[in-house]
Amino acid sequence: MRLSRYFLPVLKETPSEAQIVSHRLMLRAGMIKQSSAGIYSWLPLGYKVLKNIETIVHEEQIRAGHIPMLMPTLQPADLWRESGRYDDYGEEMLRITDRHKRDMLYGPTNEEMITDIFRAHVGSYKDLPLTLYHIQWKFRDEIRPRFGVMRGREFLMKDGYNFDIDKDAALHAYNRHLVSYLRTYERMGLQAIPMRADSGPIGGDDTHEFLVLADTGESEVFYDSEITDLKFGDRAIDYDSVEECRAVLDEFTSRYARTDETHDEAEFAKVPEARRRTARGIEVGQIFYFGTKYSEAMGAVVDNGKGGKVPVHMGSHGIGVSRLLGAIIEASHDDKGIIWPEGVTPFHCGIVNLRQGDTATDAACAALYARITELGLEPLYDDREERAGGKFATMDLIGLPWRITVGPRGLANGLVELTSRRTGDSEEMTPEAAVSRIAEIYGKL
RNA sequence: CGGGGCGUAGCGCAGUCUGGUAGCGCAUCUGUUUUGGGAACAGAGGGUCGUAGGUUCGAAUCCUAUCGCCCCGACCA
Repeated sequence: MRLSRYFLPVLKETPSEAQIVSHRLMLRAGMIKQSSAGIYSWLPLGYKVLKNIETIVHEEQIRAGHIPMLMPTLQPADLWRESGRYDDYGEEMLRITDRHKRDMLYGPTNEEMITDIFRAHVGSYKDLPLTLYHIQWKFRDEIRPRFGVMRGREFLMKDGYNFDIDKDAALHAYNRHLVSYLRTYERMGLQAIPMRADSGPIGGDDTHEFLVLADTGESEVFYDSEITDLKFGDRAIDYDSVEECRAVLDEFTSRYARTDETHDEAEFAKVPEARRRTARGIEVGQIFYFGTKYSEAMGAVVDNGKGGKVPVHMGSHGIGVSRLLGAIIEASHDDKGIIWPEGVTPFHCGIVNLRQGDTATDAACAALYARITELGLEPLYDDREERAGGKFATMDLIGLPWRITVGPRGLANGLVELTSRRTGDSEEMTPEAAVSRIAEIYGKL
């Protein structure tokens, strides 16, 4: 993309409504624009990152054997009356009446709706196990939205639901989700620690929250420092293997790691003192096993193959897709702006033309642009009539992980400069070498 | 919902106390000179002062109502 043709309304000054760094940077980098409290438009740059995150979530869900679909944002109130949650959910649920005076609501989650779909079409144990998920906008009418997309009222969320014949099978689904979530967050350049959590209004017996450590996190967390050394990495895993999934779960949850809701001082005291950590975390996902809570209330039963009918065992699992943008920025920025991990960056690299209009410089930039595009990567080429300082400041602000700087001075020796946004290290090299390095970084060799 | 604050140009703000026909910086547009970390000069455009009533010869300014936004708290992915 040529910056001169793009829509990137960056702000030099910080809008006064933004308090925390991710919100400020998202506004300044022209990623979002507030529409009303806790509701945002996603401008092109923000939309691109949002889609990248969404894509990673989809890929990892599908890899784990989960099936994508899409349910509506508006739901009939009757479904929620059936489960008993219409009253339980309270003021957070946005209630709407249609022209026929039917009670509707803007879904804050989808347990009821998916259970309704399930019971309409699935009747036999032979159809199990089954895990369906979707990525859809949700609405929770927070009393006080804040922190930009980290706690908006409207938010994009992946929510998935597993249906299994018994508790053991459902717990395997639970474990499988935990593994897939570890992979998902790591691909985004995040370390998200699974912590024992509280089930809240979803209800249920077993639940873990995934937290990204950041000073601005809303939850206080307590953990054994050994846990931050764990990496899921590149390991191959058979998602159908109960043992393999279980082993990963054990590995990642055996050390002490809890939010303040479930924190237990006596247990925490058993962790060697030097490894005890108290910090703050941003919740970016949660998994639940809740058994037959919804299936019993709503009659989601299957033939068990022995002449009887049993309610299915269920769990649900969420990833806060839009919230992740804020979490990633909180975890990855400096005083100049955002630093995108390669996995989610809106553009793979920037090309900065220091002398727009200079024949040789323009040609070198155009050639770089073409080569990188041919690799299947997307560069952002700053071809504006702008001074060097302004171009650098924009690139630093929007946080592209790599920048190729092209100017007459270096070009006289046949060289361009490749700069890492994260370390600030620069290296002079030929344009060909720069293209190779970019290709290598993104696994395109 | 309790407490506090703020709505004036795209963004950041002054002006409000003490009423007199709206201003500064950045951004935008034009021109000239510049050009490796947010350039300089000259000029230009842009605001029914959140909205609606009221007081007054006259309201951004005073009064009333209302809408919106932000912060602290309770609540929450």
